[in-house]
Amino acid sequence: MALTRQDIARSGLKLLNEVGLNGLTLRLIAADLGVKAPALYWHLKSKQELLDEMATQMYADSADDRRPPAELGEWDAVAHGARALRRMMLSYRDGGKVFAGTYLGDTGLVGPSPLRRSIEAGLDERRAGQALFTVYSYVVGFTIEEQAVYPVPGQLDERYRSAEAGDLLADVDARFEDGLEIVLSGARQWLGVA
Amino acid sequence: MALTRQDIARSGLKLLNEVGLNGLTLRLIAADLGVKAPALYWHLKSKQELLDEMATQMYADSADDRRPPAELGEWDAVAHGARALRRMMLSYRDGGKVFAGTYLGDTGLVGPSPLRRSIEAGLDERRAGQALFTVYSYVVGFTIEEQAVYPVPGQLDERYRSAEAGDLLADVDARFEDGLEIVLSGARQWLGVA
DNA sequence: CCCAGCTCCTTAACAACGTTAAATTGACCC
DNA sequence: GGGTCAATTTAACGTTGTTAAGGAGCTGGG
Repeated sequence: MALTRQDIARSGLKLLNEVGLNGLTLRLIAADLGVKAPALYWHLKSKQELLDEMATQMYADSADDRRPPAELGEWDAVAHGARALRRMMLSYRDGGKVFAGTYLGDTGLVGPSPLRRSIEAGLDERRAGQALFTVYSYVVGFTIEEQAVYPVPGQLDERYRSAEAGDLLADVDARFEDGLEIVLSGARQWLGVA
Repeated sequence: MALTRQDIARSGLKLLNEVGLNGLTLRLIAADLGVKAPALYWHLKSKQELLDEMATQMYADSADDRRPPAELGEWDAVAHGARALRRMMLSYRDGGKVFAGTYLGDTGLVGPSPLRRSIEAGLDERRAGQALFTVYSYVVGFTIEEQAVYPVPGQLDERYRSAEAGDLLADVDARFEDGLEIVLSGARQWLGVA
């Protein structure tokens, strides 16, 4: 069977966890797929296009995890999407750097806006989109920073080993949750909803 | 005169605007400094160390711009620091990607915490730090996303040329300000200050 | 005075990388 | 059974980060 762009992207994502973004080469991916490097150029026109494809793929693969349970309220659904987005990036080494800068539309936090019902009930759609993009920006920024310090999940980068840092960086999850709460409460207030 | 790490970093930052992160090579920097590439290895032990040095340098260079005018209130000072941080990254091509992931301490938004006085007056310092880090994360995330769409200031990446995108991306400054207001109001509320 | 030692840089070279051009395979169709 | 087209290989190119070895130029001690 012939190769597809998805096959290539998925192999790239798999290898990302083993060798990191700097170690990820076209030859390595090709070898993993049982093919020589130039073959990839039949499907992609540059390495940048591969990285874009990888970002798209990881986003698509996380769709299930991002979909909010039906019983959740709208704002809980936004929080759910934010957590899932972070989980997605954290599940790949350098996942933040690969994903960041792949613009997916400003309501891209989840597919259809989780604020859909409030929008139908009169909430300004443009404003809602900007609020969601703010949440999105926070999650991306936080996670990139997090991954700079914890390149591989559960393993602290040597350069940040200090008494002070060890203290400040304790319990990243709780820190993420605090920030998320801050952004969400600001967003609700800014949109004038309860 | 002998080269210093700062000279190298500054040359790197200058060339960043001309050739972008992908085009930035050690040989190019060396040539700009009137030296051969291996000479850089006397001062730096890898290209990664150069990138770290560049991030540190750009942060140091923006210190003046980041320092809030004395007459500003504390929260205005935080907003001032956030805007200055975005300006700093925007002033270099791929500035966000270069800077992101260079952890500078979680109160690194400005040197001494702009909330210092409230902290002395009893505000929980750890909580204040987390609120500031949330602002910081938002700014970094927003700006990286912004630079993916506008690689060079005032010039829209071709891939995002569409009626829809053109509409949504109009007036990035205003969008940044909206997000900033959201995060700041959330932070004030979360800290329980007026 | 000169030589030892240090700092800073050059020359030369290496393996690996992204990428291109051209030749090659294999499958399907007339 | 030859022709067409998709998918891949072989071969090669220039460039990259990086290392090893050596050389110039200063400094201070005997």
